[in-house]
Amino acid sequence: MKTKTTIRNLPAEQRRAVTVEAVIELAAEKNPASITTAEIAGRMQLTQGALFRHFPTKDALWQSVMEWVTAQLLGRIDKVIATTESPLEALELMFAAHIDFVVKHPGAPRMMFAELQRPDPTAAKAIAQTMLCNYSDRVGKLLVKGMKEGIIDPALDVAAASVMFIGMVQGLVMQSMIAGDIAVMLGNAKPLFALYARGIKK
Amino acid sequence: MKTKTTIRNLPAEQRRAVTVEAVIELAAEKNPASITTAEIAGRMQLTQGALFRHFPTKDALWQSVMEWVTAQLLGRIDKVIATTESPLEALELMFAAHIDFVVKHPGAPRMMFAELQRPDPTAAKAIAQTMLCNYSDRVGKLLVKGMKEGIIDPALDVAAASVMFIGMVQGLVMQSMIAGDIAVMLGNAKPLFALYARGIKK
DNA sequence: CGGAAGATTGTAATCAATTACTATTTTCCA
DNA sequence: TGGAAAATAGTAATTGATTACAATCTTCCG
Repeated sequence: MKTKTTIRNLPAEQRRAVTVEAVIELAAEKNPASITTAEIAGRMQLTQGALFRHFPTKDALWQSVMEWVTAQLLGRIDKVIATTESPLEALELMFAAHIDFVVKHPGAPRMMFAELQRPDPTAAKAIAQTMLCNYSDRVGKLLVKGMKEGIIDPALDVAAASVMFIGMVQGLVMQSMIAGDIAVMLGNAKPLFALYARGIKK
Repeated sequence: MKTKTTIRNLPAEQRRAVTVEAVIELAAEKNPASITTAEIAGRMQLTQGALFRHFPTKDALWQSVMEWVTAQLLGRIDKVIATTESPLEALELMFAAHIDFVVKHPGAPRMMFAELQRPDPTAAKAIAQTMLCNYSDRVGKLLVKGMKEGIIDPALDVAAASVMFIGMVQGLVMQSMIAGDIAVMLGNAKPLFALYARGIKK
């Protein structure tokens, strides 16, 4: 298998993938809503006009970005869920996988948040909403499973616990934005989940 | 005392206040980073140019908005803290006050988040950072007080619990954005805090 | 050489900000 | 106390920069 050394004249599919990655990178540095097509092109050593050869509109590009985030995040957590027996352990590994993903791609949650903020019902926004619903669903299912197994408090409010789970990630993201350092998330993830576990355990 | 009925020719200070409110309103409907000066002016029945009579730059306006949010939010929670003996009860009332504020002004947390995302160290961003540090500090002090009183788990990770507290608000905001309905926060606030309390109590 | 990928150049719309000007209040003293 | 003068508030038009997007060349590679 030969690896491409040149970044010019990439096949279309590969170029699209590189473009999505460039957007995620940029989203880590600034407000996603303010990212311009010129900036994206500049980041990947391309002219602005060339971008529109691979994406008909900017929104189509953003749609691809949201699909990438969805595939990445849900892919990671589904792998964890599939290989873990204990629901509580699965939740912890799922949380760790989520944080790991966010640390590796800080732009991803920002894209998510920015997309949800849009007033008009775009395709990209719908993908973001669906993704979070699916995410919340998986958390809820694990909680219910834990309740049936007698590990988790049977009186637990599953909806609240799901919101809390997502809120933990958001809280860490916010903390890292205040600190201006993404890595702080890694240090705070473990005690944060311990606190969560303490709240939901039987 | 006579009340002004006209919205034209307001005194400068009053006009600035109205402008800040208009921005908060707009931020509830769309991504704060995408709010234009023309939109702000349009919302308050004013021409775009007139805005720059009261604010030298757009960033100066955003600075005023962040100061307003700071004064409102910290003002509310400080009042709660000052009039409540029990630290656990204070945390619950503080959480309720925060949610109440966010429900009344959904644009406020969005402005906060958008400002924190900016790459350049603007004055507005600094205000947002300081505000959140102060907020986190107040949560931390209440937690420590509760630990001393023997109400809260002495082994609690205060930093993690502070992140979780802010994360709860963020989680609710995110949930309301997915649902497209701000009011869902009110229904989920109580069970969410109950879950939090369960995690930090002795 | 033929087609896909990229460069170059261009456009209409929109952005924050400034201009020259008018309308409205407020001030203050004869 | 009335009314000219000064200060303040707002308008309409315009600025140069920037935006997403399009049309037309040019290069590369099998």
